[in-house]
Amino acid sequence: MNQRKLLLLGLLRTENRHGYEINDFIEKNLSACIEIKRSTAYSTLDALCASGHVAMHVEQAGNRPPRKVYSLTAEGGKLFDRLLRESLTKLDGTTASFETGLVYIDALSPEERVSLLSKRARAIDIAISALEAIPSHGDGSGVDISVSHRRRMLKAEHEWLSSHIERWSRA
Amino acid sequence: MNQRKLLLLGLLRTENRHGYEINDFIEKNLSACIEIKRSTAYSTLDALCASGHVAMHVEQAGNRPPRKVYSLTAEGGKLFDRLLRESLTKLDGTTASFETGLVYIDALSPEERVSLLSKRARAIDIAISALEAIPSHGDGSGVDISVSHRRRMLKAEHEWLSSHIERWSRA
DNA sequence: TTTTCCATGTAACTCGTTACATGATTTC
DNA sequence: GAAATCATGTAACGAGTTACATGGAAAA
Repeated sequence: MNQRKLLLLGLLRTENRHGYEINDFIEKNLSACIEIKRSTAYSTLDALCASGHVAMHVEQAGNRPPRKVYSLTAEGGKLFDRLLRESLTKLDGTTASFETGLVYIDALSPEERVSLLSKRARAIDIAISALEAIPSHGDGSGVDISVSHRRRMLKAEHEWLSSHIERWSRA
Repeated sequence: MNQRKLLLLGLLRTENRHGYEINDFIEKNLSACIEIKRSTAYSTLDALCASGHVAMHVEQAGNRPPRKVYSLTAEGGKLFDRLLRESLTKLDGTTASFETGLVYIDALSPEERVSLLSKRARAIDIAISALEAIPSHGDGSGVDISVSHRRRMLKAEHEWLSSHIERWSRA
């Protein structure tokens, strides 16, 4: 829920940045593990500003478009700390769509199950390749750690799929 | 997104049911693997009715409150088929909050990392126990399959956590 | 007789996305 | 001169939750 706030506060922890720059940074450096839409970032920054978690001032370099530069306030730092700890400890209770689908998998013939799950397995292969293609962000960087978690989850799902594909192939 | 619709359509596949009954059934039989709020179910049923995917008629038994009984239409059956295949093949591109948190884990001391991830690991233990406690829904039932997937995912995350807890314990 | 069960909803709100809108400037 | 980049937003919508509201009937 507040994961976009966490993301933005985290980026402002080390440097002050303007909105465009933030979106740019996310796109270029974090898009492998995180997603946020440009307009969501802009309006979340507005919200954080309104709630006093970030401060904003306008800067203008030469005759370029004016930039809204955001910086973390003390309150924002506290919020970051809280959201970080929360995100690391809290299991999000959301059910994956896939698991809802599995509940009804008996509506399909074994052949179609195999076909659909194989398709999913291929999609996972692609996602894993994409993760492996991104360059390391340096020794023990959070991005690398996050990516390693994602990869592990994808691999686990792939294994689960393989075992069930095999099972229904023999049916 | 449409996973609640899938859920509801799926329940109406085999029998006609009224709203309360549906909520009751989910709570008693599916709450281990799926969640939907009562009011969400009611309004989603309304929406499905408005879009012609389910039909509704009112029944009254004795002097009990009137029930709105829903049944799947041909259109609804098609939608179910489509959503089912979609849910089984599509990877949802959503980032877990946890992974957003991991990006910033370097903001914490190794000790605190260990402490927070251990807390998460314990929460996962509890979730796994809860899954293991629920009775089987019968040979190869979708619910059991869904639960097995969830369990596998939880175990994978637990392993990942253990390896990182160990790593930071030595730091 | 009080609590639980049956049975339904609505209104307000949050979070986020999509699509749209603007306008200057630098690069090709 | 056209296209990409810089830089910002708004409005409408979708999905879902929370909290609130109702009212009779059965069970304790």
